Amino acid sequence: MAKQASKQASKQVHVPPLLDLFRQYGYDGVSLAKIAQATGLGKASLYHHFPGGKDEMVETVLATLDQWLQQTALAALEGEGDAQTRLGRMGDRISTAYSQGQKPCMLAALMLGSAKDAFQPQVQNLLRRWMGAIAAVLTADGMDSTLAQERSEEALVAIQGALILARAMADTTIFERTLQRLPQQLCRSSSSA
Amino acid sequence: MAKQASKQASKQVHVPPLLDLFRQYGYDGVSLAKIAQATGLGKASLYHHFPGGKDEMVETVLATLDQWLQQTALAALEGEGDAQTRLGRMGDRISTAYSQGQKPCMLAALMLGSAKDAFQPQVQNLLRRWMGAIAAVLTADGMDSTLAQERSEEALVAIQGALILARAMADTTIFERTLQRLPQQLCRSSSSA
DNA sequence: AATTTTGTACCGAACGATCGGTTCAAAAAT
DNA sequence: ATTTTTGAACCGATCGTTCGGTACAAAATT
Repeated sequence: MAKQASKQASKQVHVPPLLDLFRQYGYDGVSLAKIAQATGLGKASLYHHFPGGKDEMVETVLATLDQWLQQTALAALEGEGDAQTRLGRMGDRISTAYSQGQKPCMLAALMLGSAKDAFQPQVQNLLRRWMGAIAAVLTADGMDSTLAQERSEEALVAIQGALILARAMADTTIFERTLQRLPQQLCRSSSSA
Repeated sequence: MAKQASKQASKQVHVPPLLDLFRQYGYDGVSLAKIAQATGLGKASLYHHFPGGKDEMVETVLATLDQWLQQTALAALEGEGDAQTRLGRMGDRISTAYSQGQKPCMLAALMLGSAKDAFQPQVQNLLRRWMGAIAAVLTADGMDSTLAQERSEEALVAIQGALILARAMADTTIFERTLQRLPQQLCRSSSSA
């Protein structure tokens, strides 16, 4: 009884170092030797916890990321306040999760290299739910549904782009500025062409 | 005389397949075997053209990208028309270079994995000049210098983010929408908080 | 004009190292 | 005593790289 539970728990224990590796090095850049060193486990122990090898490790991290999205990022969208304040709360959670822009997004990292096809469905699902939740906040604020969807795309574009640029320029203020700008940007009134 | 010239030329011949590989697979994801297959050369022949190995190949591609930025993207900013039309022209060049968002940006790909530290200076220099040119167009249009710099950051954030999201969602319209929105977004009048 | 030299392009084979993955018996924990 | 966990050796494959050598055309020499 407690065995399976401990096995599941022990998997969760090793998720943070795995997340750190995959988001910074991508799928192809992470070797089992690096994983063993980062987790402090031998390779055999890794295959005890993750019989599916590297792929199962990524899947586990993706599942944890899915939980984080639901319980942390999207949870910030529910509560009192108008759309801008809700989106601002989400921005705070995001800034924390990405260490003020110092750490890359694992979803983006996974879409490069040989892992792309394998994990694209999970990544798509995660991003889609994220965008859906943002669009829901905007429509609840009275925005047109189609426009809200487009704005939610804008939101993730800004977040992902800010992560890329902040890392490349080694300037976290780019990320912070983008997040701070985001609520106003999303809630602005549309100016027709 | 013509020997050195031909050697330089032969390097340029192999740049397109190299660019395609590095931008889609990243540094760690590209093996010499893949490069040999893509270029049609043997692995040993690759070391004849690029004695410095994989690193020199990346450096060569980066130099070509630098030329593209200068002669294609930034060249579109010079010419007649106001800031919005100039930025629109640049957007067209960008869309073509990235195959309407189907192909990733090599600069972003290089900032992941073990290659990050090695090529970050070149990437930073390239992005900085790009942002500087955009900011110059905006200031020439009468925008405040500080605001123009911030807007140029917005521009590259949007481009990079759109590339990431379009690839992850397998939806090139995200990229096209972002590019189309960009000129107005950059030239908008600032609304104070 | 014929021959030799030079330099470039190219490749097969192999190097040591590391890759992801497996096996298994000892050790640790229950 | 039984189960869980692990270290270490090992697998075939692939990694980036290098070496020895061939083919060929232009340049230099005779």
